Amino acid sequence: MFRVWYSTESFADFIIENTNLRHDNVVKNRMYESDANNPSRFHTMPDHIRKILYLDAPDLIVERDKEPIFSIEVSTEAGTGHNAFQRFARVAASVENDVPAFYIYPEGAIITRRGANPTWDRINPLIFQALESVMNIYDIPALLYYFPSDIAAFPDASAAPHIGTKGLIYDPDIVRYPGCPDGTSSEMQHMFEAINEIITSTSTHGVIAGRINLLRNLIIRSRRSFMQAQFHSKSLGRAANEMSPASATKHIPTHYLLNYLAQYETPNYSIGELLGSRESTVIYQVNAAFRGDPYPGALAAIDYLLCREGKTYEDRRYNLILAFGHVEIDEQNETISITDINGSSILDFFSAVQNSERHNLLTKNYSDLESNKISRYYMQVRYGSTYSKVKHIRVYSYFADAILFPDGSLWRDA
DNA sequence: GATGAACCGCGAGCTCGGTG
DNA sequence: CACCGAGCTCGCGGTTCATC
Repeated sequence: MFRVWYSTESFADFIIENTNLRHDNVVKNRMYESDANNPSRFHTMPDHIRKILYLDAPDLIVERDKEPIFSIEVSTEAGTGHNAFQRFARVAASVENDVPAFYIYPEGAIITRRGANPTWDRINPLIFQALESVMNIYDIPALLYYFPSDIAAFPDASAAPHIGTKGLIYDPDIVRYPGCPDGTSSEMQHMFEAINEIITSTSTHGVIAGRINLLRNLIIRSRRSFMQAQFHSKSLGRAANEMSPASATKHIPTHYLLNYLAQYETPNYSIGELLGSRESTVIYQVNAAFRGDPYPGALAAIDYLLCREGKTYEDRRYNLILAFGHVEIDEQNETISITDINGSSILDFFSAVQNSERHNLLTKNYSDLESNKISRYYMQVRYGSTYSKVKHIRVYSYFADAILFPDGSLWRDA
Protein backbone atom coordinates (compact mmCIF):
# COMPACT_ATOMS: atom_id res chain seq x y z
CA MET A 1 0.00 0.00 0.00
CA PHE A 2 2.84 2.40 0.89
CA ARG A 3 6.04 2.63 -1.08
CA VAL A 4 9.00 4.77 -0.09
CA TRP A 5 11.41 5.92 -2.79
CA TYR A 6 14.74 6.94 -1.34
CA SER A 7 18.25 7.96 -2.26
CA THR A 8 19.55 7.20 1.27
CA GLU A 9 18.04 4.12 2.88
CA SER A 10 18.75 5.17 6.48
CA PHE A 11 16.73 8.35 5.94
CA ALA A 12 13.83 6.25 4.63
CA ASP A 13 13.98 4.13 7.81
CA PHE A 14 14.14 7.30 9.90
CA ILE A 15 10.90 8.61 8.37
CA ILE A 16 9.09 5.26 8.41
CA GLU A 17 9.90 4.37 12.00
CA ASN A 18 9.17 7.84 13.38
CA THR A 19 5.72 8.15 11.77
CA ASN A 20 2.58 6.08 11.46
CA LEU A 21 4.11 4.46 8.40
CA ARG A 22 5.66 2.02 10.89
CA HIS A 23 2.23 0.46 11.46
CA ASP A 24 1.83 -0.44 7.79
CA ASN A 25 3.48 -2.66 5.30
CA VAL A 26 5.95 -0.39 3.56
CA VAL A 27 8.01 -1.32 0.54
CA LYS A 28 11.29 0.54 0.09
CA ASN A 29 12.78 1.24 -3.31
CA ARG A 30 15.94 2.98 -4.38
CA MET A 31 15.19 6.09 -6.47
CA TYR A 32 17.22 6.95 -9.56
CA GLU A 33 17.47 10.63 -10.39
CA SER A 34 17.68 10.93 -14.14
CA ASP A 35 18.42 9.07 -17.32
CA ALA A 36 21.59 11.14 -17.61
CA ASN A 37 22.80 10.15 -14.14
CA ASN A 38 21.58 6.53 -13.95
CA PRO A 39 21.19 5.38 -17.53
CA SER A 40 20.89 1.72 -16.65
CA ARG A 41 18.17 2.17 -14.03
CA PHE A 42 16.16 5.36 -14.47
CA HIS A 43 13.68 3.87 -16.94
CA THR A 44 12.54 1.45 -14.21
CA MET A 45 10.99 4.39 -12.29
CA PRO A 46 7.17 4.44 -12.65
CA ASP A 47 5.66 7.28 -14.65
CA HIS A 48 4.13 9.13 -11.67
CA ILE A 49 7.55 9.28 -10.00
CA ARG A 50 9.29 10.36 -13.20
CA LYS A 51 6.95 13.33 -13.44
CA ILE A 52 8.29 14.65 -10.15
CA LEU A 53 11.87 13.81 -11.06
CA TYR A 54 11.54 15.73 -14.32
CA LEU A 55 12.70 18.99 -12.75
CA ASP A 56 14.87 17.77 -9.89
CA ALA A 57 14.98 14.81 -7.51
CA PRO A 58 14.01 15.14 -3.82
CA ASP A 59 15.62 12.88 -1.21
CA LEU A 60 12.46 10.91 -0.51
CA ILE A 61 9.04 10.33 -2.08
CA VAL A 62 6.30 8.38 -0.31
CA GLU A 63 3.46 6.96 -2.36
CA ARG A 64 0.19 5.32 -1.40
CA ASP A 65 -1.72 3.13 -3.85
CA LYS A 66 0.66 4.26 -6.61
CA GLU A 67 0.03 7.97 -5.98
CA PRO A 68 2.72 10.10 -4.32
CA ILE A 69 1.47 11.63 -1.03
CA PHE A 70 4.51 13.69 0.02
CA SER A 71 8.18 14.34 -0.69
CA ILE A 72 11.07 15.40 1.56
CA GLU A 73 14.23 17.30 0.85
CA VAL A 74 16.88 17.58 3.56
CA SER A 75 19.92 19.81 3.54
CA THR A 76 22.60 20.56 6.12
CA GLU A 77 24.35 23.44 4.48
CA ALA A 78 24.57 27.01 5.72
CA GLY A 79 21.63 28.91 4.23
CA THR A 80 23.20 32.27 3.51
CA GLY A 81 22.71 34.09 0.20
CA HIS A 82 21.08 31.92 -2.44
CA ASN A 83 22.20 28.61 -0.88
CA ALA A 84 18.82 28.00 0.76
CA PHE A 85 17.29 28.14 -2.71
CA GLN A 86 19.64 25.60 -4.24
CA ARG A 87 17.16 22.77 -3.67
CA PHE A 88 14.05 24.83 -4.31
CA ALA A 89 13.37 23.37 -7.76
CA ARG A 90 12.68 19.99 -6.20
CA VAL A 91 10.14 21.46 -3.82
CA ALA A 92 8.53 23.07 -6.87
CA ALA A 93 8.70 19.81 -8.84
CA SER A 94 6.74 18.07 -6.11
CA VAL A 95 4.11 20.74 -5.54
CA GLU A 96 3.57 21.29 -9.28
CA ASN A 97 2.39 17.67 -9.32
CA ASP A 98 0.01 18.32 -6.37
CA VAL A 99 2.35 16.48 -4.02
CA PRO A 100 2.99 18.10 -0.59
CA ALA A 101 6.67 18.87 0.02
CA PHE A 102 8.74 19.05 3.19
CA TYR A 103 12.02 20.96 3.24
CA ILE A 104 14.39 20.36 6.16
CA TYR A 105 16.97 23.13 6.46
CA PRO A 106 19.11 24.43 9.35
CA GLU A 107 18.09 27.71 10.95
CA GLY A 108 21.83 28.29 11.15
CA ALA A 109 25.09 26.42 10.73
CA ILE A 110 28.48 27.16 12.25
CA ILE A 111 31.09 28.19 9.71
CA THR A 112 34.68 28.86 10.69
CA ARG A 113 36.26 31.14 8.14
CA ARG A 114 39.99 31.40 7.77
CA GLY A 115 41.49 33.63 10.47
CA ALA A 116 38.14 34.19 12.18
CA ASN A 117 36.17 32.83 15.11
CA PRO A 118 33.32 30.39 14.42
CA THR A 119 30.03 32.17 13.67
CA TRP A 120 26.46 31.18 12.90
CA ASP A 121 25.53 31.55 9.24
CA ARG A 122 21.78 32.12 9.34
CA ILE A 123 19.11 31.01 6.91
CA ASN A 124 18.03 33.57 4.31
CA PRO A 125 14.42 34.25 5.39
CA LEU A 126 13.27 34.88 1.83
CA ILE A 127 12.93 31.11 1.47
CA PHE A 128 9.80 31.36 3.66
CA GLN A 129 8.29 33.92 1.29
CA ALA A 130 9.06 31.66 -1.69
CA LEU A 131 7.40 28.66 -0.05
CA GLU A 132 4.39 30.81 0.88
CA SER A 133 4.09 31.85 -2.78
CA VAL A 134 4.12 28.23 -3.88
CA MET A 135 1.33 27.41 -1.41
CA ASN A 136 -0.72 30.39 -2.58
CA ILE A 137 -0.52 29.27 -6.19
CA TYR A 138 -1.02 25.51 -5.82
CA ASP A 139 -2.96 25.16 -2.55
CA ILE A 140 -0.60 22.34 -1.65
CA PRO A 141 1.63 22.37 1.47
CA ALA A 142 5.30 23.33 1.01
CA LEU A 143 6.59 23.34 4.57
CA LEU A 144 10.00 24.09 6.02
CA TYR A 145 11.19 22.49 9.26
CA TYR A 146 14.49 23.41 10.84
CA PHE A 147 17.24 20.83 10.90
CA PRO A 148 17.85 20.76 14.69
CA SER A 149 20.80 22.86 15.83
CA ASP A 150 22.34 24.65 18.80
CA ILE A 151 21.53 28.09 17.41
CA ALA A 152 18.69 29.03 19.79
CA ALA A 153 20.37 27.78 22.96
CA PHE A 154 23.91 28.87 22.09
CA PRO A 155 23.99 32.18 20.21
CA ASP A 156 27.75 32.16 20.78
CA ALA A 157 28.92 29.60 18.24
CA SER A 158 32.20 28.94 20.06
CA ALA A 159 30.24 27.60 23.03
CA ALA A 160 27.94 25.33 21.01
CA PRO A 161 28.20 21.70 22.14
CA HIS A 162 27.79 20.37 18.58
CA ILE A 163 30.40 22.64 17.04
CA GLY A 164 32.11 19.57 15.61
CA THR A 165 29.08 19.04 13.34
CA LYS A 166 28.63 22.72 12.47
CA GLY A 167 26.22 23.15 15.36
CA LEU A 168 23.80 20.64 13.81
CA ILE A 169 22.25 17.94 15.99
CA TYR A 170 22.09 14.49 14.43
CA ASP A 171 20.00 11.57 15.59
CA PRO A 172 21.49 9.79 18.61
CA ASP A 173 20.90 6.42 16.96
CA ILE A 174 23.93 6.59 14.70
CA VAL A 175 23.67 2.92 13.84
CA ARG A 176 20.17 2.94 12.38
CA TYR A 177 19.91 6.60 11.34
CA PRO A 178 23.36 7.85 10.37
CA GLY A 179 23.30 11.37 8.95
CA CYS A 180 19.67 11.97 9.94
CA PRO A 181 18.42 14.96 11.96
CA ASP A 182 17.72 14.38 15.66
CA GLY A 183 14.30 12.72 15.64
CA THR A 184 13.64 13.67 19.25
CA SER A 185 13.91 17.42 18.51
CA SER A 186 10.73 19.49 18.57
CA GLU A 187 11.13 20.46 14.92
CA MET A 188 11.29 16.85 13.74
CA GLN A 189 8.46 15.88 16.10
CA HIS A 190 6.33 18.61 14.49
CA MET A 191 7.23 17.33 11.05
CA PHE A 192 6.31 13.74 11.97
CA GLU A 193 3.00 15.07 13.27
CA ALA A 194 2.32 16.77 9.92
CA ILE A 195 3.27 13.61 8.03
CA ASN A 196 0.83 11.64 10.18
CA GLU A 197 -1.87 14.16 9.29
CA ILE A 198 -1.22 13.49 5.59
CA ILE A 199 -1.40 9.74 6.16
CA THR A 200 -4.68 10.11 8.05
CA SER A 201 -6.18 12.53 5.54
CA THR A 202 -5.39 10.26 2.60
CA SER A 203 -6.92 7.33 4.53
CA THR A 204 -10.12 9.21 5.22
CA HIS A 205 -10.65 11.04 1.94
CA GLY A 206 -8.64 8.99 -0.52
CA VAL A 207 -5.28 9.99 -1.89
CA ILE A 208 -6.29 12.75 -4.31
CA ALA A 209 -8.91 14.50 -2.16
CA GLY A 210 -6.78 13.93 0.93
CA ARG A 211 -3.90 15.88 -0.59
CA ILE A 212 -6.03 18.75 -1.81
CA ASN A 213 -7.67 19.55 1.52
CA LEU A 214 -4.47 19.66 3.53
CA LEU A 215 -4.03 23.43 3.73
CA ARG A 216 -7.20 23.60 5.83
CA ASN A 217 -5.74 21.17 8.33
CA LEU A 218 -5.04 22.85 11.69
CA ILE A 219 -1.60 21.28 12.15
CA ILE A 220 -0.51 22.41 8.71
CA ARG A 221 -2.08 25.86 9.05
CA SER A 222 -0.20 26.36 12.26
CA ARG A 223 3.10 25.50 10.57
CA ARG A 224 2.28 27.91 7.76
CA SER A 225 1.68 30.68 10.30
CA PHE A 226 4.95 29.83 12.00
CA MET A 227 6.78 30.16 8.68
CA GLN A 228 5.20 33.55 7.97
CA ALA A 229 6.22 34.71 11.44
CA GLN A 230 9.77 33.47 10.84
CA PHE A 231 9.94 35.50 7.63
CA HIS A 232 8.87 38.68 9.40
CA SER A 233 11.02 38.25 12.50
CA LYS A 234 14.15 37.29 10.55
CA SER A 235 13.92 39.78 7.69
CA LEU A 236 14.32 42.66 10.15
CA GLY A 237 12.48 45.15 7.99
CA ARG A 238 14.49 44.43 4.86
CA ALA A 239 12.33 44.35 1.76
CA ALA A 240 12.11 41.05 -0.11
CA ASN A 241 13.70 42.58 -3.21
CA GLU A 242 16.81 43.39 -1.18
CA MET A 243 17.40 39.72 -0.39
CA SER A 244 19.12 37.16 -2.56
CA PRO A 245 18.20 35.98 -5.16
CA ALA A 246 15.53 38.66 -5.74
CA SER A 247 18.29 41.25 -5.32
CA ALA A 248 19.95 39.90 -8.46
CA THR A 249 16.93 40.74 -10.65
CA LYS A 250 16.37 43.75 -12.90
CA HIS A 251 12.95 44.93 -13.95
CA ILE A 252 12.41 46.44 -17.38
CA PRO A 253 9.53 47.32 -19.71
CA THR A 254 9.07 44.37 -22.06
CA HIS A 255 9.57 46.46 -25.19
CA TYR A 256 13.21 46.96 -24.11
CA LEU A 257 13.59 43.18 -24.33
CA LEU A 258 11.76 43.00 -27.66
CA ASN A 259 13.98 45.76 -29.04
CA TYR A 260 17.00 43.71 -27.98
CA LEU A 261 15.64 40.52 -29.55
CA ALA A 262 14.78 42.40 -32.74
CA GLN A 263 18.31 41.63 -33.90
CA TYR A 264 17.10 38.08 -34.55
CA GLU A 265 14.11 39.09 -36.64
CA THR A 266 14.20 38.69 -40.39
CA PRO A 267 11.74 39.45 -43.20
CA ASN A 268 10.44 35.88 -42.68
CA TYR A 269 10.53 35.63 -38.89
CA SER A 270 9.24 37.80 -36.07
CA ILE A 271 9.36 37.08 -32.33
CA GLY A 272 6.14 35.32 -31.22
CA GLU A 273 3.32 36.73 -29.11
CA LEU A 274 4.15 35.31 -25.68
CA LEU A 275 6.81 37.77 -24.53
CA GLY A 276 4.93 40.82 -25.83
CA SER A 277 1.77 39.77 -24.02
CA ARG A 278 3.29 40.90 -20.70
CA GLU A 279 4.07 44.56 -20.10
CA SER A 280 7.01 44.06 -17.79
CA THR A 281 9.94 41.69 -17.64
CA VAL A 282 12.09 40.36 -14.81
CA ILE A 283 15.71 39.52 -15.65
CA TYR A 284 17.71 37.26 -13.32
CA GLN A 285 21.27 38.38 -13.84
CA VAL A 286 23.93 35.76 -13.13
CA ASN A 287 27.50 36.98 -13.33
CA ALA A 288 29.03 33.54 -13.57
CA ALA A 289 30.33 30.98 -15.97
CA PHE A 290 27.49 28.87 -17.32
CA ARG A 291 26.72 26.15 -14.81
CA GLY A 292 24.08 24.48 -12.65
CA ASP A 293 23.69 24.72 -8.88
CA PRO A 294 22.65 26.90 -7.24
CA TYR A 295 21.01 28.81 -10.11
CA PRO A 296 18.31 26.34 -11.16
CA GLY A 297 16.72 26.50 -7.71
CA ALA A 298 17.10 30.27 -7.48
CA LEU A 299 15.46 30.72 -10.90
CA ALA A 300 12.49 28.61 -9.81
CA ALA A 301 12.17 30.65 -6.62
CA ILE A 302 12.22 33.96 -8.53
CA ASP A 303 9.41 32.66 -10.71
CA TYR A 304 7.19 32.08 -7.68
CA LEU A 305 8.31 35.18 -5.78
CA LEU A 306 8.03 37.69 -8.58
CA CYS A 307 6.37 36.40 -11.75
CA ARG A 308 3.74 33.69 -11.37
CA GLU A 309 0.02 34.15 -10.91
CA GLY A 310 -1.08 30.67 -11.93
CA LYS A 311 -0.09 27.08 -12.29
CA THR A 312 1.98 27.25 -15.48
CA TYR A 313 4.49 29.60 -17.04
CA GLU A 314 1.71 30.86 -19.28
CA ASP A 315 0.13 32.38 -16.18
CA ARG A 316 2.93 34.83 -15.46
CA ARG A 317 2.36 38.52 -14.96
CA TYR A 318 5.97 39.23 -15.89
CA ASN A 319 8.33 37.52 -18.30
CA LEU A 320 11.10 35.61 -16.54
CA ILE A 321 14.46 35.93 -18.26
CA LEU A 322 17.76 34.32 -17.29
CA ALA A 323 20.90 36.25 -18.28
CA PHE A 324 24.46 34.96 -18.01
CA GLY A 325 26.59 38.10 -18.06
CA HIS A 326 26.25 41.73 -17.02
CA VAL A 327 22.95 43.35 -18.01
CA GLU A 328 22.99 47.07 -18.81
CA ILE A 329 19.73 48.93 -19.30
CA ASP A 330 19.89 51.50 -22.10
CA GLU A 331 17.12 53.97 -21.29
CA GLN A 332 18.01 56.19 -24.27
CA ASN A 333 17.45 53.52 -26.90
CA GLU A 334 14.94 51.57 -24.79
CA THR A 335 16.90 48.36 -24.99
CA ILE A 336 19.43 46.31 -23.03
CA SER A 337 22.94 44.99 -23.57
CA ILE A 338 24.64 41.88 -22.21
CA THR A 339 28.37 42.08 -21.65
CA ASP A 340 30.72 39.24 -20.97
CA ILE A 341 32.30 39.09 -17.51
CA ASN A 342 33.04 35.48 -16.75
CA GLY A 343 33.35 34.03 -20.20
CA SER A 344 29.94 32.40 -20.34
CA SER A 345 28.82 31.74 -23.87
CA ILE A 346 25.77 30.36 -25.56
CA LEU A 347 28.14 27.71 -26.88
CA ASP A 348 28.34 26.34 -23.31
CA PHE A 349 24.58 25.80 -23.36
CA PHE A 350 24.74 24.10 -26.73
CA SER A 351 27.58 21.80 -25.78
CA ALA A 352 25.73 20.77 -22.59
CA VAL A 353 22.74 19.84 -24.75
CA GLN A 354 24.94 18.06 -27.28
CA ASN A 355 26.66 16.09 -24.53
CA SER A 356 23.27 14.84 -23.34
CA GLU A 357 22.61 13.40 -26.76
CA ARG A 358 25.22 10.76 -26.02
CA HIS A 359 22.50 9.12 -23.94
CA ASN A 360 20.21 9.01 -26.94
CA LEU A 361 19.47 5.48 -28.20
CA LEU A 362 17.05 6.58 -30.91
CA THR A 363 19.52 6.35 -33.77
CA LYS A 364 20.37 2.73 -32.95
CA ASN A 365 19.27 -0.29 -34.93
CA TYR A 366 17.30 -3.07 -33.29
CA SER A 367 20.27 -5.37 -33.62
CA ASP A 368 22.41 -2.87 -31.67
CA LEU A 369 20.22 -3.10 -28.57
CA GLU A 370 20.73 -5.79 -25.99
CA SER A 371 17.66 -6.87 -24.03
CA ASN A 372 18.53 -4.73 -21.05
CA LYS A 373 18.50 -1.62 -23.29
CA ILE A 374 15.11 -2.23 -24.91
CA SER A 375 12.98 -0.77 -22.15
CA ARG A 376 15.14 2.33 -21.98
CA TYR A 377 14.95 2.70 -25.75
CA TYR A 378 11.16 2.43 -25.57
CA MET A 379 11.02 5.14 -22.89
CA GLN A 380 13.12 7.41 -25.11
CA VAL A 381 10.85 6.75 -28.07
CA ARG A 382 8.00 8.13 -26.00
CA TYR A 383 9.74 10.95 -24.18
CA GLY A 384 12.70 11.82 -26.40
CA SER A 385 15.51 13.34 -24.39
CA THR A 386 13.11 14.70 -21.72
CA TYR A 387 14.89 12.84 -18.93
CA SER A 388 18.34 12.45 -20.42
CA LYS A 389 19.46 16.08 -20.32
CA VAL A 390 21.43 17.32 -17.32
CA LYS A 391 19.40 18.94 -14.56
CA HIS A 392 20.27 22.58 -15.16
CA ILE A 393 19.38 22.38 -18.84
CA ARG A 394 15.99 20.87 -17.90
CA VAL A 395 15.28 23.44 -15.22
CA TYR A 396 16.43 26.51 -17.16
CA SER A 397 14.44 25.64 -20.24
CA TYR A 398 11.36 24.85 -18.15
CA PHE A 399 11.31 28.11 -16.19
CA ALA A 400 12.96 30.77 -18.36
CA ASP A 401 10.95 32.49 -21.11
CA ALA A 402 14.31 33.45 -22.61
CA ILE A 403 17.97 32.84 -21.82
CA LEU A 404 20.41 35.57 -22.81
CA PHE A 405 24.17 35.23 -23.26
CA PRO A 406 26.60 37.91 -24.44
CA ASP A 407 26.92 36.08 -27.75
CA GLY A 408 23.47 34.58 -28.30
CA SER A 409 19.90 34.12 -27.07
CA LEU A 410 17.14 31.54 -26.71
CA TRP A 411 13.47 32.45 -26.34
CA ARG A 412 9.92 31.09 -26.41
CA ASP A 413 7.51 32.17 -29.10
CA ALA A 414 4.48 30.81 -27.29
C1' DG B 1 31.16 42.60 9.82
C1' DA B 2 27.14 41.13 7.44
C1' DT B 3 25.41 39.44 3.51
C1' DG B 4 25.24 38.32 -1.25
C1' DA B 5 27.20 35.61 -5.00
C1' DA B 6 30.63 32.54 -7.19
C1' DC B 7 33.57 28.31 -6.80
C1' DC B 8 35.24 23.56 -4.95
C1' DG B 9 35.95 18.64 -3.61
C1' DC B 10 34.09 14.26 -3.50
C1' DG B 11 31.55 9.85 -4.19
C1' DA B 12 28.48 6.85 -6.98
C1' DG B 13 27.78 4.91 -11.06
C1' DC B 14 28.97 4.38 -15.57
C1' DT B 15 31.98 3.87 -19.83
C1' DC B 16 35.80 2.49 -22.09
C1' DG B 17 39.86 0.48 -23.25
C1' DG B 18 43.81 -2.39 -21.96
C1' DT B 19 45.11 -7.04 -20.55
C1' DG B 20 45.45 -11.81 -19.66
C1' DC C 1 35.91 -12.19 -24.41
C1' DA C 2 35.53 -11.54 -19.48
C1' DC C 3 37.52 -8.76 -16.20
C1' DC C 4 38.94 -4.74 -14.03
C1' DG C 5 40.93 -0.39 -13.17
C1' DA C 6 41.25 4.43 -14.80
C1' DG C 7 38.84 8.20 -15.75
C1' DC C 8 34.61 10.63 -16.73
C1' DT C 9 29.84 12.56 -15.75
C1' DC C 10 26.49 13.94 -12.69
C1' DG C 11 24.80 15.58 -8.63
C1' DC C 12 25.66 16.42 -3.74
C1' DG C 13 27.15 19.00 0.19
C1' DG C 14 29.49 22.55 1.15
C1' DT C 15 33.25 27.01 1.59
C1' DT C 16 35.46 31.19 0.04
C1' DC C 17 35.44 35.51 -2.10
C1' DA C 18 33.47 40.14 -3.09
C1' DT C 19 31.01 44.06 -1.84
C1' DC C 20 28.47 47.21 0.70
